[in-house]
Amino acid sequence: MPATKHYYLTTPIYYVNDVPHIGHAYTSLACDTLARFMRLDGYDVKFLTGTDEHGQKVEKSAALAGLDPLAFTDRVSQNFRDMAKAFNFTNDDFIRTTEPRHIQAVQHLWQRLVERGEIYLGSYAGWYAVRDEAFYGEDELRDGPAGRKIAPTGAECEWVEEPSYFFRLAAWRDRLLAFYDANPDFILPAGKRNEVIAFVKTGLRDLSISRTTFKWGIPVPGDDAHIMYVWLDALANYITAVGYPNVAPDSEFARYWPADLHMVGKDILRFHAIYWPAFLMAADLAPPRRVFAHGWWTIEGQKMSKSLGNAIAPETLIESYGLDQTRYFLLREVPFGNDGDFSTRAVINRINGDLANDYGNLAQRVLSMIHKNCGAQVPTPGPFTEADQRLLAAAQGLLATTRHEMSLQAFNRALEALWAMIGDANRYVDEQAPWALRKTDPARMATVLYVLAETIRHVALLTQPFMPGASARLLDQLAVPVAQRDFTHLTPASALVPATALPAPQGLFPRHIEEAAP
RNA sequence: GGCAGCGUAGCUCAGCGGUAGAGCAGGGGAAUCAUAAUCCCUUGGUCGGGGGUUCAAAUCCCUCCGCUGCUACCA
Repeated sequence: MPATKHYYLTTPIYYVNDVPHIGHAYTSLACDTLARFMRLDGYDVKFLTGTDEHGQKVEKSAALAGLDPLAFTDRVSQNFRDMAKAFNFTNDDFIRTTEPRHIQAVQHLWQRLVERGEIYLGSYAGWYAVRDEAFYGEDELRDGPAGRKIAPTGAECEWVEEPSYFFRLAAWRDRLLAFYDANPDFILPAGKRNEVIAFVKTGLRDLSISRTTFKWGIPVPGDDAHIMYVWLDALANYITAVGYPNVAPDSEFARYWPADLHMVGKDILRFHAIYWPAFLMAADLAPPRRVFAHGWWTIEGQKMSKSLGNAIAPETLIESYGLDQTRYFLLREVPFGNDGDFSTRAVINRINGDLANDYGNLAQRVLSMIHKNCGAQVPTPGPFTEADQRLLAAAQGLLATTRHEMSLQAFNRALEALWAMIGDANRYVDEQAPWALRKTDPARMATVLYVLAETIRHVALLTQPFMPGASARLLDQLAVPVAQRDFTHLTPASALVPATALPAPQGLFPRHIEEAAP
């Protein structure tokens, strides 16, 4: 059965000069979970991540490391591939902006924009601090001795002018506003959307899109003195990866573009929600369907910062808590889109409360009763009571609920719905008390355990995108064939088959014992 | 300064015109299948302060206080 529904989602390309931390992992994790969900739900998914490898900082870091820039980026981009591997991310491609396919695509896009009159040569002028390598606005400066201008950092500034190509962004104000108006879910969450609209409403300036002050970038076609400035280069990766400029009807581009979702941190929302759709519309290409700006993590209440040195390496989390546990915590603890706090106490509460006690123990108490009292086989149910039918109906309703929440990137609410089901199942166990039925009514006990096993099957199928490892182990314990683990099997037609042999149950999520304080 | 948002139980938050809610934490109890897990009951808030509209306000309006975000080229 060929998939006819396509879903294309992307992480930002990470700046290769950075060391991967929890924030990078979080962005990619959200995408990975969504990608897995959509695949299980029958979509042909393309999930893209990669690295942004151009710019002055990279040029300098490479020089400092005694390497040419490409050799340098070859080395450090590996950090992000390692992160993806450690988290078991299922990205279908990993793009690097230094690849020939990208250089070709961006130059083609540039020429397209030139042909359409969207780019002109002007000059970029401003107060530049050599020490900081940065431009400052007039209002940021204070007067120093002898009429000199001083930056907030204390660096002395000079007036600099350099030739630069500009993109006619100002002209796109009204068309962008009309686009936001026609596509109310283009920017999520809603609060961020309002900020973007307010910004655009105040008016846009044309955007400087080339530089002559450094070399490490993509040359402007027909003018080698210029290289393209960061954002046009970086943003275009999203179309490079689907084969642009090949836009033929049978191309990958035709299949996947426009992207369904660009997942970004809130710091780069403007570039994705304003510049990018403007570039695309200017080139007569469709803008993406959605940009979602998620929040930041603080660490034990503290802002992550280089000076504090409190950034958490993604691998450390996995070593300390386990991969599935880390994935669960990050997506469950905070409403997606909000800022959140990462604290040891909160992680352990989630692991022990939600995973070990609620989910893991539910599976364990049910599977172990089946193992001991039903001959290690899926029990054979008798007639269902009203309570049985209620529980099974709730389980069958989970797909619709989680599908809706996932369509809004509300990962936390999808998980809440699954945990409400787990709570119902635990209550059902206590109400039905199968351990008492064992003596008084074994047939009824078998029915109760069957209903529970079938409910757990539904939950386990739906936790796969969030916790692939543990979910697979649980499905193994229920003897669910690997070929029957996509969401088309969330129906009674694929229910557990009585008398199927089951392996011995094993704990899913061990309780996390806090190490003794030093 | 301007624009936007927030301030509800110890903590994290939901509710957004009809006599205060959830999860976690705290207290008590039941049960014993299970990773001492589960289930039930329960303590706890004059919903930031003040004023107004209304038969009725966390919920609408005004004002004050406090906090946060945005206010362009930083990947």
